Amino acid sequence: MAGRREEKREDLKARLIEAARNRVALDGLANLRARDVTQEAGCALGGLYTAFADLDELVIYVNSSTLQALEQSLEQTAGDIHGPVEMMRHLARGYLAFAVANRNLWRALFEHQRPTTPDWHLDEHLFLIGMIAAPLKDLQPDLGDDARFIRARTLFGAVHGIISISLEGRFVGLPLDVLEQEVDDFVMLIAKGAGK
Amino acid sequence: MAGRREEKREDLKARLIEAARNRVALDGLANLRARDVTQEAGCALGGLYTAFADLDELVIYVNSSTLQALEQSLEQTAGDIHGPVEMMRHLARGYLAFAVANRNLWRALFEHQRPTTPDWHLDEHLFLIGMIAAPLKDLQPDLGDDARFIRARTLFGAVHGIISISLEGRFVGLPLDVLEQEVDDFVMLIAKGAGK
DNA sequence: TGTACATCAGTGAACGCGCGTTCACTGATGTAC
DNA sequence: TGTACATCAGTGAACGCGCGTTCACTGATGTAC
Repeated sequence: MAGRREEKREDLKARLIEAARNRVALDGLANLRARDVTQEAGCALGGLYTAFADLDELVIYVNSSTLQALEQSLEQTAGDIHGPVEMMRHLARGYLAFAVANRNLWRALFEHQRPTTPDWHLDEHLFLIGMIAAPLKDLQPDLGDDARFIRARTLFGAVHGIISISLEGRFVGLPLDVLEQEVDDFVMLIAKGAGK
Repeated sequence: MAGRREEKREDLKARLIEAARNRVALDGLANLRARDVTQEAGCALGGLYTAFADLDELVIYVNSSTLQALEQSLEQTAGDIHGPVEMMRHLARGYLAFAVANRNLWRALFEHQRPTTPDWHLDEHLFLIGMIAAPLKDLQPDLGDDARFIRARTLFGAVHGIISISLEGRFVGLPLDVLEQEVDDFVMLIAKGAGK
């Protein structure tokens, strides 16, 4: 039974990530405390620093798991979507639904900006852009690969901006169904315009 | 000479706001320290608390001045713009230019979210929406007032999102001229689509 | 205008505390024979 | 399989410090006569 140590180590890491994820989901990233996390994970305060370099590194793993959950959520329901315009709508709706259902975790993705984000985590963001670039290929076949990815990023920024300005409570908050309608109209406008 | 005291008080307030604005512009809101502000304003540490309730209140005044600067900047150059589509482009370009030129102050507008923001400051945000709603009236005359303001807010969110995702360095950063082009294309797409 | 007293804005040393991180210790896991 | 020793993950009390806020004091401004 080689690796009893490693086994425990991985278990501790997993428990810490899970506990941190829980804390962030409930209280928000700004209220995340090392003491709360370790208590919820069932280890001593110092244990956190045997598993991770510091609290920031732990948060990166939380955000990583959030991105994976988002990706899974978007892909899971994409099966019976036909056509690029419908796919665009699906992605925008799915993104909004995910943000609403996991508000604090979603906020943490954008709230946590350290100079030391490792490349592997930066790369994890790219799947979103890729998912948008795919239907864009049908809508604007004349666009080169680079330009299409830039455009996909622009579109993501636009939808994200619409959603976040509402969910962050800037200006007057919109009721959710109005927000959904706005996002929907917006995507249709884009898709129609882009497809022309 | 009634009000020598009040005069000095207003002077101190102004110096504190100016100093805080300076510090935020140079170092960012997250690095704003009461000690730095009072030193730069030329008063004692405690002086801050005779002029403002706390540091948060001071930041609200900094953000207020930033919004005013943005408003002035957008209106100043709006004189010789003709037509709603051109006005939309003008606003989007102006917003991008302002964000680039005053990055830390612009970030502070969105970074500083306290539960205690007073109404007068929340209202200050509305001018932006109003400036967008005006040309929208020409592009979509069938829209009611409420719907038009909601739409204006959606458009602001979209443009803001495109800009912030680049300036915050999420994903790979775009060169400024590419970003400008993306914003421009985007607004034209919207304006064309909306006008139809 | 001048003098005596009252007020209160401004001072800055001290407070307080939240919280991330460390480190001397210990007990479980691994290794040698 | 069992014993003796070595290692190192995990412990948690203690550290340290950054920094917002307070408060007893003082000197400038205001008021009364």
